[in-house]
Amino acid sequence: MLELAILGFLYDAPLHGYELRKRITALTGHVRPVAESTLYPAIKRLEKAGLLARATQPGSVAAPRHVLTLTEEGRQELRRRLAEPAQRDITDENRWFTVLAFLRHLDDSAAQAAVLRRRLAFLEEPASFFYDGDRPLRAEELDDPFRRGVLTIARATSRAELSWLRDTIRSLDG
Amino acid sequence: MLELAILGFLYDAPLHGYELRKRITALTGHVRPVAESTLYPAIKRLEKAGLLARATQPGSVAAPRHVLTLTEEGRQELRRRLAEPAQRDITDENRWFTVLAFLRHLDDSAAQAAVLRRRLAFLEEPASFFYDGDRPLRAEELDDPFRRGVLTIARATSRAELSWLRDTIRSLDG
DNA sequence: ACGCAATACCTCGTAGTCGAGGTATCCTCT
DNA sequence: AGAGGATACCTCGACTACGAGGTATTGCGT
Repeated sequence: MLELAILGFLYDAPLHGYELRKRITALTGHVRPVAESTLYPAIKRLEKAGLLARATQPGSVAAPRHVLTLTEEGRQELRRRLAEPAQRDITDENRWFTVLAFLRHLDDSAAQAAVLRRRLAFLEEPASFFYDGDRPLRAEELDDPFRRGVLTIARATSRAELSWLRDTIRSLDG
Repeated sequence: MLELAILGFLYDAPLHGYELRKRITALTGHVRPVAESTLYPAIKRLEKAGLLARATQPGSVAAPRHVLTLTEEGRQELRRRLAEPAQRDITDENRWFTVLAFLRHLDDSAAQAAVLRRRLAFLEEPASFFYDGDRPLRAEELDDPFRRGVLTIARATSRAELSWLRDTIRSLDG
C-alpha cells in the first residue's frame, strides 16, 4: 500500500522523500500514519528493484535532497499493480482507497472498469461481521448497540459505494 | 487488532484456537484475512504474557484441542484496551470496528461513551484525502472520477457514523 | 547569542505478519 | 481400501512496519 502510494505520486512528478512523506500523510495519514522509518526503507527497496532513481540535489532549504524519479520499469510496475491489484487491495478499504487515488494512471478505461468490477463483485457478496452459525445477522437482530453500529455504518458505506461503482462503471463503458 | 479480537472472543467463553480462527475470520476475514501462522504465534504471545491459559483436551473430533481461557489479567487487559484504545484503533476503520465489536464488555456506560467521543472528535476534524496546498478539496472540485469516488464514499460513511455516534452517545448518557 | 522549529535524511532493534510447508487424526464418499 | 476433506496445531524464513534515536542545515524569534 505504501509502495503503491510512492509509485503513484512519483508517476505525476519527481519528488524528494520529505515531500513524498507530506503527500502520503495527506492521503492516508489521518487514518494510518506513515513513520519516516517506514518510508525511507521503502524508497530504498523500490530503488534497489530498479523502479525509481535518485538524483542528489544541493539542499535548497536545508539538507541535500534526493529527488526521486520513476524509471520506465517503475511506471510499468505502477500500471501493473493498478491493473491487477492483490485481493487485499480490493477488500481492505485503506488499500482500496489508495488504488482509487491513482487509478487514473491506467490509461485504458476498460482496465479501470475491470478493477471497479472486482470491487463491485466483492461488495455484492453477502457478508456480515456477525453470524448465527452460518447465517449472517442483520443489524435489527443484534442486541448489542455497538455491533449494531458496525452493521449500520458498513451498510451505509456499502450502499454509497455500490451506487458510485455502478454509475462510474456505466460511464466508463459508455 | 488481532490480539484485541482474541481477548474479546475469549471474554465470553473459552475456545480453542481453531474455533477462534473461524470467529475472527467471520468478524474481519472478508476484509482482512488472518493467516493461521499469525494467529497461533499471537496466542502464544498472550499466553506468555499471562493473559490466557491453555488446557489440553483430548481431541473430540481430531487432533487434541488447546482450550484457551482468559486469566483475570487477561480480562483486565481487555477492559483496559477497550477503555484506552491507541489512536490507531480510533482512526483506522478496521481497528475501530474491532473495538466496537467488543465494547459491550466495558461495564461502565460512561467509559463506553468516552470511547465513542474520541471517535466523534476524530470524525469532526476537517480532513480530506486530497489537498490543494493546505486547503482540503471537496469532491466537486476534483476532475478525477476515482478520487471523487473516494471522497463521496468517505463522506457517506462519515455522515452515517456521525449520526449513529451522536444517537448512541445520547442514549448512553441519558 | 541562543534556542527552537522546520527541513531532510538515516540507522537500529524489535515485533508483527505472511506464505509455504509440515504433522496427525477422524469422517465420508466412492 | 483408498482418497480427500475437515479438524487441529505447529515451524520456518522473509518481509514489512514501528518507535526511538541520530545527524546536519537553515531561518525565525527573543
